[in-house]
Amino acid sequence: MKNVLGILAETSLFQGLPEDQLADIAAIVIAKEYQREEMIFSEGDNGDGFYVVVDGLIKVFKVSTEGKEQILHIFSGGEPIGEVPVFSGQKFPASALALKKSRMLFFPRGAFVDLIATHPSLALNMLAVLAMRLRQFTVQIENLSLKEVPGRLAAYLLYLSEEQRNRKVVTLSISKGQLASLLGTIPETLSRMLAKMSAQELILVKGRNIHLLDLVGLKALSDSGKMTDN
Amino acid sequence: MKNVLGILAETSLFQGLPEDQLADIAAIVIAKEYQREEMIFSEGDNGDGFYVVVDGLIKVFKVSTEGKEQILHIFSGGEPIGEVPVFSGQKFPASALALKKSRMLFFPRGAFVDLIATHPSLALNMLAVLAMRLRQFTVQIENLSLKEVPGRLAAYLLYLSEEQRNRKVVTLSISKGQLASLLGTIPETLSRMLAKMSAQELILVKGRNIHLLDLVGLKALSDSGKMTDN
DNA sequence: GCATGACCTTGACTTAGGTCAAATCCTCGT
DNA sequence: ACGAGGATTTGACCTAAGTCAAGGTCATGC
Repeated sequence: MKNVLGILAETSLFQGLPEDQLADIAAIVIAKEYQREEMIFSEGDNGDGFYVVVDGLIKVFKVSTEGKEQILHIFSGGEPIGEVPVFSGQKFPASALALKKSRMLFFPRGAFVDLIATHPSLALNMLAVLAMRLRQFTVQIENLSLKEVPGRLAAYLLYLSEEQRNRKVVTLSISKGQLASLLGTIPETLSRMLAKMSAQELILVKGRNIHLLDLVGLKALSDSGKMTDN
Repeated sequence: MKNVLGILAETSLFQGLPEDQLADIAAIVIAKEYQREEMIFSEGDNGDGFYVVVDGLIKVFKVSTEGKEQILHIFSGGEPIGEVPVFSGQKFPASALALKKSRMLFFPRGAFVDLIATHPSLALNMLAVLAMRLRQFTVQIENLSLKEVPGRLAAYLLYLSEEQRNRKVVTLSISKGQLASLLGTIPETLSRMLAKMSAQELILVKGRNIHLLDLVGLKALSDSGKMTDN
């Protein structure tokens, strides 16, 4: 494992903090490693701290009694996970599992709360993280409730395109089955919608690479939430 | 308007703060009043502060381009609204409107951030508020994605029952049309589901009063998310 | 190089819930 | 008490998307 200080400095949660505060933070950190398909925590578990992803890929999700899964978020390097129980209640509201072999830094609750109480800018950074997540959740609720599957898919592809430096070919970091679960649908439906959007020449699917052929059309679909027949 | 200090002391956001800190906070507050159906802010507006509801009823919601509405939350006395732009970005992720004549306290962003930076326990209280809201949103995402309408309705009725001191008769504080929008459906469908659940003798609907006849059955429906036919 | 299993796609069918339209009910202001 | 207009309910119908069941495809390990 490389220098913990260097990793912290690259994490948005710790942006702008002076060197000595980073050292204080590094002092409480515990490095952990998870294998592919390994559970990190389960909904309902007691949370005695939170994690920051160093590298790898983590999914945070809920499962219904019938076994259907809804992914809340896919996390990769630099993102904090599992902060909610640190500040409210104590149980995790969802489960987390490593989709790839992943390295994480663990921050024990008590020590971290002490740090926040003595480092106001760390408190403000953490408030910014939680506020950003609330913003993302409002978007996800909007997508689930107000958009149909093709609209959600278009929105996700456009999001990927931005994330991957505005390219016209995006690469899925997760399987199509997992993407279905992230979009609140099932693999069969996702497959059909990819086919339908291909037929309309909005996209061209080549395995996990998807060419965005008509950015304007995708934007319209994402905004309206509904597919205009054709 | 009665004593601002007294109101602050009863707000969970300010729980446990010493008298002198409350006085510091009261010093930056601006009282505002909104009429029934008056907009408080709109999605996309710049947020230069947040609000605490003194009394009244506020809905926070999103609207699709086709005009369908999804309510994210109904707020009443003591709850803070519109904190997200204070800590991340600056635009409101949703809109807010008064359902009744409502009194609010407004906290300007700059002054409040200064307070947080100098009052660590206020920072921790605000972190607890945001964490609790994240928890609520994960539940709402779960409900929308993994439960059918009767399951969401059962979950909401049980929530109301707890909130209203575990009584077997709950009273809706909002119209059925608004409840439909909160549950991610439309009035026609809600009406049919209320009828179906009445036929199964789970509930008895008397206007805005709903008798919970079978708490065990409602719990099963809420947990499984699906109606067992009958 | 090929077999095994996971992943993905496709087809036929079903269903939850949305749409549209019409009736009925309720609430308020006069 | 009365009437207007919004809220709620009901019916007939439609459609997005889920279920179930086969196939097909691809990558990995032997």
